[in-house]
Amino acid sequence: MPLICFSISDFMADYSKEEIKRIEEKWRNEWAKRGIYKVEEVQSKPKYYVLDMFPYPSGAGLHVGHPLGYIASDVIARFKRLKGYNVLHPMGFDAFGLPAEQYAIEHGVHPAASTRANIENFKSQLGKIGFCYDWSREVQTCDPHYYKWTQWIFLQIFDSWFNRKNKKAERITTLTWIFENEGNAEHPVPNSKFEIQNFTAAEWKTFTQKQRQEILMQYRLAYLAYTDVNWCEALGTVLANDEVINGVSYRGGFPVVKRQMQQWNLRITEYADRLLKGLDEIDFSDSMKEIQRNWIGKSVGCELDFSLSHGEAKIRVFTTRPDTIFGVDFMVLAPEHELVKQITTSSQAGEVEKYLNYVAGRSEIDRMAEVKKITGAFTGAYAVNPFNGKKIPVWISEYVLAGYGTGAIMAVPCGDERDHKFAKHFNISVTNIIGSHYTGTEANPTKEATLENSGFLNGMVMHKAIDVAIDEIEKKGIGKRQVNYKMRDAGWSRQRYWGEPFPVVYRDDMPYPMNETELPLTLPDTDNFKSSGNGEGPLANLKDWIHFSDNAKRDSNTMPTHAGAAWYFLRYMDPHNTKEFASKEKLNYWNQVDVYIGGSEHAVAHLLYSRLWTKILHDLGYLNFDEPFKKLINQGKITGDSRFVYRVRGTNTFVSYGIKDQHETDALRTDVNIVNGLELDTEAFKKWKPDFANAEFILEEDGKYICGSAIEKMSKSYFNVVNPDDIIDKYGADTLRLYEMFLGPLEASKPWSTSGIDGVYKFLRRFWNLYHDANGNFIVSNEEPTRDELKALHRLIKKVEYDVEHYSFNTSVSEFMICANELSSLKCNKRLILEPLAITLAAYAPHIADELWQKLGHEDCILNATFPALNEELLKENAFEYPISINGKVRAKMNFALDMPKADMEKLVLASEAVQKWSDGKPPKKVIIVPGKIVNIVV
RNA sequence: GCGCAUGUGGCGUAAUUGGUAGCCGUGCCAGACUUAGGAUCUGGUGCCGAAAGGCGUGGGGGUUCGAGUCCCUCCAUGCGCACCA
Repeated sequence: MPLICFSISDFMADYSKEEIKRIEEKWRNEWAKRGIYKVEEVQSKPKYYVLDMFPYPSGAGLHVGHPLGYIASDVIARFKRLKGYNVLHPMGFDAFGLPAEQYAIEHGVHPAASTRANIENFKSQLGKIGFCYDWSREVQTCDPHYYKWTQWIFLQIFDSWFNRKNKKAERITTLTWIFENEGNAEHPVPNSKFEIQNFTAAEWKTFTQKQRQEILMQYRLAYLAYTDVNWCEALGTVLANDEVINGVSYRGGFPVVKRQMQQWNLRITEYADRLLKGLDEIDFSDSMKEIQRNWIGKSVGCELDFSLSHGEAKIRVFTTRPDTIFGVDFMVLAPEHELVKQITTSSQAGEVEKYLNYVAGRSEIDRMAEVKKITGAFTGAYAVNPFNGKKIPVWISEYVLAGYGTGAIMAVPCGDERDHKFAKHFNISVTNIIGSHYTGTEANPTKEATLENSGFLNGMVMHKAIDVAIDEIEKKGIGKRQVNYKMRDAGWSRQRYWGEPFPVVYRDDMPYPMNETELPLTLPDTDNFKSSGNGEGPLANLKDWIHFSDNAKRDSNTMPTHAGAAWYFLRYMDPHNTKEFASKEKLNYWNQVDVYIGGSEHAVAHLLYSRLWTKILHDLGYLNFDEPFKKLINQGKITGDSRFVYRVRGTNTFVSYGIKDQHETDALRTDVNIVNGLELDTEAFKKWKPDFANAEFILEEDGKYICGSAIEKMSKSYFNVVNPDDIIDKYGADTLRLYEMFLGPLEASKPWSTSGIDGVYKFLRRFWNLYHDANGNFIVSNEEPTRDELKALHRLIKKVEYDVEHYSFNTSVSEFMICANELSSLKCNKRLILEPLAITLAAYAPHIADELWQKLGHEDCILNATFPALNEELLKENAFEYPISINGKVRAKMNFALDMPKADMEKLVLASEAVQKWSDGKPPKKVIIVPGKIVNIVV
């Protein structure tokens, strides 16, 4: 008996922790040294563009949830390269943004410095996972070399207008030409509230420079306007609609109020229809498309004017249901509607005043919270139904929104639930135009009813009457067909420091673009990041910078973080170009992103803005495609799996989960990293926090301390964050990569649990052992493989190809395991199997694959090999074991040649013992034989 | 409330065209080896039942020789929108 025992790994090149570390570091260095991830445009090769949503480099670093999508895209990129594609797979950083600025205010660290440090940290973490990014193409949105072009694109948008005739962006010069020659008759002002609505060519020529600029501003795709914005006092900034959730800020949850401010806006509403139509030709998930459609919120109907019984004023409403015109029992204006004061009768003035005060005193949050509450006031005025002359009372109510449609509605209580509730609440009588479809107690929004009490529409089915009604309305000249969108123009100014400055100068209060040669307008340095207090951002404090000349000033706002992200996928194609944002040649070559992987939280903002910028650049002739992302995959969130300990109240004693009910306890979260499965490492717990140094434990009968658990979001404050660095340290990057893919379908959300990772690690060791003997010697033979061995290999090849094309990575991992299990039990160590086998694994576990590839005698990296060709012949079977089912239940199995005639099979099956037994000797009613699948006998 | 997605063993999941439900992994059980070990190997493991057999993919119904898969309906969970006329 030896006195000292060695583990087997001490003697040989086992796939041990030390060996893994050695192999993985070696190959990461080797890849960098050889520069194998650098790609160039090669016209003769087919391209493939695999993109990750670039991260915001937060101070917290990566947790195991972040790499999920990156690993999937890395597998795709490597696989496509092995298949002969020229693959663009870049990475960069969305480096402007609010958190760095908040951090600067709180800790006095310049955003540039903290951002730089965070990026370093991210890159080091990403580097350990073995991604095949071409880092020479890295972009950082806060880099002046990058944001020069963000500013440049902004100026192109500023210099554009949307021609509704051909539904395309065009240069402002085409618009001025039109104005000079024909006035604006053919191209009405998009903003119907602007004081000048119509002008002739002659009038245009009489306008002053400033007037002309003001008019052009109404058309520009990037324009300045006083708009109702979401002002967040606590953050000292304006927020976009998508940054406001239920009346509070998305970040921080601070109250948000409406406020008028002069802001840059993008006229995204002009593109609403194209953004909607574009969804039909791109491959996004249904829910993603649905979210975008919802956000755009297209509704088709008509605008229609109602005269009042007294006075000249007309109330214009928008309705999608003009077919219900004879069911209008009252009208409702938004409280903010401009006609309210004008039409209110003196007898109702008090009541209306009271209601307006009530509305004014309500915050956005109140309104959101009490959606169901019915409130309103009668103005005393009556409108007249243009078709039957009926007098209809005009009310005001919060439930009509000033910002949508015309801010006024015709209320049809028998067909609209809200109108019905309002009518009942205020005792307004309800006209029934849909007969038995209306019960009197509840509105019925059907479009299928046959109309009654409806004049010229009587007897028509409602959905058919819609067009007839609009035609009649247009014929009478009281309204027209109209499309409305929920989506508003995008606010593009932020009262913030850490963003792109607007590349414009103001003269006489009008903005003028800077010359291209003056770009970038760099962000001035400062150490004061607090807002200047008057609704302007920190840049307003820098008086010399703002008032850089006597008669010109700069904009104190910066662009939102969406700006840099709206086009970064284009810059990757030509990241060092100093003359253009990217050369036409390269843009044409790399073209659309073939696969884009990222989180679903960017559904509306980022994805809509990048689609918009792509469409504008396309219209202006810079791109030959107008959708940026051909396919989008949203990886699921990885949630945390928290662990709880139970402290007996008022003591420092902790009781195990199974017996905690015998005590009065408080549940405390503990660090998941000191818990193995559910068992707490009590010594580590004592060291974890000083408070627990003297903790005592009441253990289970088996002497273990068992924790409680809960699935919740992965967050530092829950102590449930798992850092990929720790997993790599313990198991290696290949195991991490495989395990994250093995967890389940990419798009599904799933909790992170480390149990199960051993299975993946064991697989890799078994895989390694196919190439090595029990002593760790490399023992690949040159023998001819058997048919079974070839079959195992080719089944894997087929599966991996299918799975990557279908983004089903978990199933590939399981197939790798099946194949390795099979080859192990066949004791296969043959080069003709193991060489292609290494290539199939290379996309998933690149380090081990390259090591084995080298041991197989190759000088070049495995990524430059060719993915093995599938030989379907090897997978063909000549016989099949048929399940024999009787009345749908499998009762026996019988082996038949696949080419056996059905009649012969039927004879043999019917004669079989099992069939005799189960059919009770009765003759079969029907025999179904599906070759290669099943035999079913009906008795 | 409306829209979209999802529901399969103790757990993560698989089933590509409607054709043997539960592959792969984990966990658990038993065994081997052993320095009693968070190692390795072997076997078992959907549920009920001693077995024969029966039941089984959120519930109910339908189409079909045959349904996890298609249709209807209900329920649960997640996400999105939320007075949008």
